[in-house]
Amino acid sequence: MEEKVKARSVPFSQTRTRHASETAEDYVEAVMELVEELGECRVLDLARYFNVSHVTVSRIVKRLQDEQLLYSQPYKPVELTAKGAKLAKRVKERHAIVLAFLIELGVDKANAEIDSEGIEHHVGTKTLAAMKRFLEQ
Amino acid sequence: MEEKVKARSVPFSQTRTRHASETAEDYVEAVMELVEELGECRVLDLARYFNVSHVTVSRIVKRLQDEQLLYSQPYKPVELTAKGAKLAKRVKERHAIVLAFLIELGVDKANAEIDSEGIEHHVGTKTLAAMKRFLEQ
DNA sequence: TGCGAAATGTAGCAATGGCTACGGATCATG
DNA sequence: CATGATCCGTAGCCATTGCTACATTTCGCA
Repeated sequence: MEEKVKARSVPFSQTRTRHASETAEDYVEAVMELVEELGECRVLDLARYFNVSHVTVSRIVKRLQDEQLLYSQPYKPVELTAKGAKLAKRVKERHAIVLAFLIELGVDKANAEIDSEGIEHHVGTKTLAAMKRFLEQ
Repeated sequence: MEEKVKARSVPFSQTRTRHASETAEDYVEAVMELVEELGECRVLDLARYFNVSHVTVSRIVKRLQDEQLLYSQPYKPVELTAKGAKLAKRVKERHAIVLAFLIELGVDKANAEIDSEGIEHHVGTKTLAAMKRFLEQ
């Protein structure tokens, strides 16, 4: 036998790396939403939003600041950089489409909201396009 | 104001915990597939499958053994426990439905395979039922 | 103005999932 | 049956995401 086990199609892009990207997407999306809702976004707002401690938020904000997605100064609100805002916009649009898609598919709103949070990160360009087509028809 | 920030609907079931469960699902599913394909499932088969080192696999197998999903002895193949097999069967069925659903939706096979790997973990009972209905009609 | 409450930051721990390096076990094959 | 290749385990490192406990900064209100 040549190859005993076929590696997955194009698989598992290093779980840890992938999770870090999902966190980034969740955070920029949350910051954009919270700014819209509250006028500004504090560390504690994010902590309540994600149901985690402010310590966890603060560390992640620091990391995303290194990645130039967020900007903040000590004891100041968290803001999106241009790069962060661009990502957030894309993520929010994708999220909205996935949510609308699930509802159109017949999932009740509550469950559609829960599942769309998890699903959105894994919806590629092609799948997103297919969902859009479904919504338009 | 009473509550400044509404926590998410039923949100974010602690990211770390959630990720650990996804890993468990991925591993029991992989073990079942590899046993079907190869007759047995070795640590290195899993390592190739997930594109990670055997060390990572070995540690995760140990954890899943503690959770009574897998069983193995040193230098022996990895096997599913009854509990693990039950979970694997559920996961495989769900995966198959999600994959078929995406293809039916018009996503090409390659992309459907990639996205279904990520999406499957976030498809709840209601969403799964909706996908089944879509496939049947 | 100044004090206490609320918001943030920092220190340090645990669990999970990556890795390399190294050593021990198993197994084919000469 | 011995030995080299392959498989697997262990040690020990790092990053990410949780936490509690404690320190510090801000800010509103008396």
